[in-house]
Amino acid sequence: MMFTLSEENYLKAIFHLQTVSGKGISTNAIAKKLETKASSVTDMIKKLADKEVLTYIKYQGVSLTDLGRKIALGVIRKHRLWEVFLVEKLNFSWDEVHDVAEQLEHIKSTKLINELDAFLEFPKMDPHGDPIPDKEGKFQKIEKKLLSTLKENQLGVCVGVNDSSSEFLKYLDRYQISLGQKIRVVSKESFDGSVTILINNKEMSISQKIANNIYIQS
Amino acid sequence: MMFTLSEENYLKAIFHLQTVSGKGISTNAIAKKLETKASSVTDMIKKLADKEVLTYIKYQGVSLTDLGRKIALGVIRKHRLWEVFLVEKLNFSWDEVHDVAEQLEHIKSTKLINELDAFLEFPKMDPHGDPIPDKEGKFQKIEKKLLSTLKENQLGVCVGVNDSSSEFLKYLDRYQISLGQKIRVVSKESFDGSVTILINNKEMSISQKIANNIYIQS
DNA sequence: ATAAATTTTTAGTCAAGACTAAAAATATTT
DNA sequence: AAATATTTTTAGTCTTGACTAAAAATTTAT
Repeated sequence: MMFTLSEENYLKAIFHLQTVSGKGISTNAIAKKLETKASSVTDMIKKLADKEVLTYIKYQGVSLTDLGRKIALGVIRKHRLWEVFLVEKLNFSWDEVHDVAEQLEHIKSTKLINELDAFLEFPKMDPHGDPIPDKEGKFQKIEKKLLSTLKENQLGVCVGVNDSSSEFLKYLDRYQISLGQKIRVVSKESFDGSVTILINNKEMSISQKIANNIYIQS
Repeated sequence: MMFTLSEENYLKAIFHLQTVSGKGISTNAIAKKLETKASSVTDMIKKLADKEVLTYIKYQGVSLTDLGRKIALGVIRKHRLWEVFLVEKLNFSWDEVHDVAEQLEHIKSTKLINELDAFLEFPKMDPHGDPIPDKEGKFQKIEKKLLSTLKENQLGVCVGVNDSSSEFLKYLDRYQISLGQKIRVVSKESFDGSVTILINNKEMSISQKIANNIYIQS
């Protein structure tokens, strides 16, 4: 069974939504994620249900089948492997890879992706700290929590980001926040949720929104 | 100006047809090359003429503009660089690269292709001996002729193929014909155009069709 | 120079994937 | 339990790129 670029993008979006909120995924949530309209989503959902990659009950959102999950994981695997390739071999920075990987993830060739995996020496993480599924779709879930959940005076290491937009990643670059960076929470402001952190012996304040998009391992 | 996958394929096809037969390219020729129907070609031609990548006069075939040629060369550059990548880095053989490169050639990112070029150390030829255009679309034309044009007892080196189909390339592999291979013409059969050649001290006979798809430098 | 054959174009359809506007179903208030 | 608000679906339209069948133009043959 063959899937179009659009179908793959829907499956990927639904997979991501599903890992956040365990329940059935609403038409509106998918529309928002894919920046399209709810009516378009309804159309596509019907097609995907026919192809048995998701289950769909009118007015009740959708949920991926095992096949659907497998296909989504295949696309995610490709996306993340290409990101590693771009950063490690082609001098891309972590804020430049997303758009190109969005294109490359749809190239169809099992040999290509498995050889690429081997060429990169089977990386386990992409440049944003997200795990790369193996051929069978298995990947290791690492222990991580949002920087915003750390208490005052706790120390942690940045192991991932929750937003891979170029804008956010450039912000992190400016403040020397990268994967592996040690971060200590100095104080938290209950008024606006902002956090004062210590990085490389320098103190700085970051907004709650920023703190909500940085993953930490303590 | 942005071009769709289909538009790029039309431009590439027309470019290739144009390099063979200098004249205006007929609707039918394009249809044949792209395995589509003449009526579909007429439709697309109109769109491409509107975009000023080719000139078109009803009932008289088409011809690329400078812009059209530039875009075609860009796609060809990408196709051939990806082929080199697949063979040199990912263990593809020369008969496996075409279909994947047909997909990869449409990925849009100037940085990607120029970094890939650098990563591969600016190759001048793809795995089939075809020249790779540089950033500006320039490429070296190498002196080559068809094996079928060699006279009896002449010696040459295989420098390219005229058909990149997996089927043909596998045939060449079976008979140990690869780029750089020395080939001597022992005799030619005027009845069917077949050619007896000497490769690695072994004599063999190849059909005229085969001899018409191997490029030689003497 | 006509007739016949071929090529090219036009006209009308179709499928995929998106959209708008409106209707239907479900959820939330009061 | 209605009334209101929100979400979801339906119905109908649009664009892209392809198709078939038929008409028009051009070539080739007699």
